[in-house]
Amino acid sequence: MHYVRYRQGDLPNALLEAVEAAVQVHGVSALSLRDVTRRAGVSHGAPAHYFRNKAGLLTAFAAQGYQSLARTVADEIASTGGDDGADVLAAIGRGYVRFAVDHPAHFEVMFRLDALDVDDQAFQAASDLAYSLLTSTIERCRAEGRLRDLDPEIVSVAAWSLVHGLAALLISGRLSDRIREQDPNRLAAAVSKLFVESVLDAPDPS
Amino acid sequence: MHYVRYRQGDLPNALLEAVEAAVQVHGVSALSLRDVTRRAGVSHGAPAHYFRNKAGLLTAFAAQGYQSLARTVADEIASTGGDDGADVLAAIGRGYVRFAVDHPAHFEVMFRLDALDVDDQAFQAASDLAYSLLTSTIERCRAEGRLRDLDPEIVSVAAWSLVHGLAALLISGRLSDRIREQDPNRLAAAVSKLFVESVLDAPDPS
DNA sequence: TGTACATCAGTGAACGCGCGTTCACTGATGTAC
DNA sequence: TGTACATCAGTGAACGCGCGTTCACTGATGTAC
Repeated sequence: MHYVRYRQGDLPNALLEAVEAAVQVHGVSALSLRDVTRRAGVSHGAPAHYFRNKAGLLTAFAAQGYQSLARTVADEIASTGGDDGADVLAAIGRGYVRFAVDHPAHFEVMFRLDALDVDDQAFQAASDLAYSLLTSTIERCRAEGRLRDLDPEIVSVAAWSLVHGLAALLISGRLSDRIREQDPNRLAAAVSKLFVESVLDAPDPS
Repeated sequence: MHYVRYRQGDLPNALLEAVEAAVQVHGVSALSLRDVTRRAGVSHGAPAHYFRNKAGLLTAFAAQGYQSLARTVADEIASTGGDDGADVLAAIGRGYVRFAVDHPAHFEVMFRLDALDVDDQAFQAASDLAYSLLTSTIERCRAEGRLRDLDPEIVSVAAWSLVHGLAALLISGRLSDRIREQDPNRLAAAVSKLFVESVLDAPDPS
């Protein structure tokens, strides 16, 4: 057999890219290790060197997704310039949705827990890191007394639910046509703003 | 071979129940037609009589889920007694989450679009019916002038995103331990209330 | 009531297939001296 | 510079398996007369 695509270098990354392509074409349900290796242009035994098995490959893909999510959110926060808790919270929402829309394959696999090695350390570390951004920001808002008289735990769950649900619905294509015509990032910004404004008080002018 | 469980009667329903059991044990990713028939106690060729193939069986299962969702939401609305738009909206949120928590297997399959016959008429009808409850209620709130100066489309998407995200996160078990200890229905009620109160004005006293 | 026939639900054998995993191997690259 | 050896990445054949689908069939149930 004559392998074309992969010549040398970073096979792990080539395989992860092939996973993304395969998921985008056939969906996660139909993903097979052999299809991935065909796309990467290597023999189907090759992944075993780096990822123990199929679950290992998918878990690495999901962990990569969490790292990318954290980066996207951090970028979005950085681009707000300011340091206001409400702005940061809204930026997190926008970043979360932007990531999901830009990397739907990653986003889907990240939540297919029944196909992953959920005990994998790198996976857990990556997902914990990504979520700590959200919870620590809400905690900060609470500490600054901006949280009205709301239970911060409820606010935190609601915030995560909101952006996670929006991301999942956008990806699944189940929203109405009129919604789907809009720029998803604008939609995410509007929804995030709506949430933040209804949950936070204006900053203490001290 | 000696089949124990299914003796006579409603095989389609027996198969759908077996799908639920199989998903709860092994997850959707590992679902096989043969496992389902083993659980139902029939030969593995039997499903073909009623559901053309594996996708057909899963699609019927998902459609059943949408019908059940609509019923749960309707029950929750009925139990509020009143007819206030805000109460109805909050009831929809609670019903959505209650359904997902009570029927996690259905909820998961309902959104595995890559494993379903999305063109199936019964499936589309069932899902359209379920969602029309939400959109029509928000439209009603808008018509009654309760929607502040918000874009009703945004509110609608945000409402759906919120409850969908909460349901998905509850099922996935990725929420913090402290959250998971709580009664999910109380959590859903709190989150729904938070949303409705921040989005709707008090009713016009006319 | 009895007989003949049609319909239908479900069986189970057979099929071909692609899968994930294992493993002895090859050949290239790096290291020691 | 040259030789011997170790390490490593990736190959490809082989394995056994469970899968989804098809289909001729059986035997029970219902219907017509």
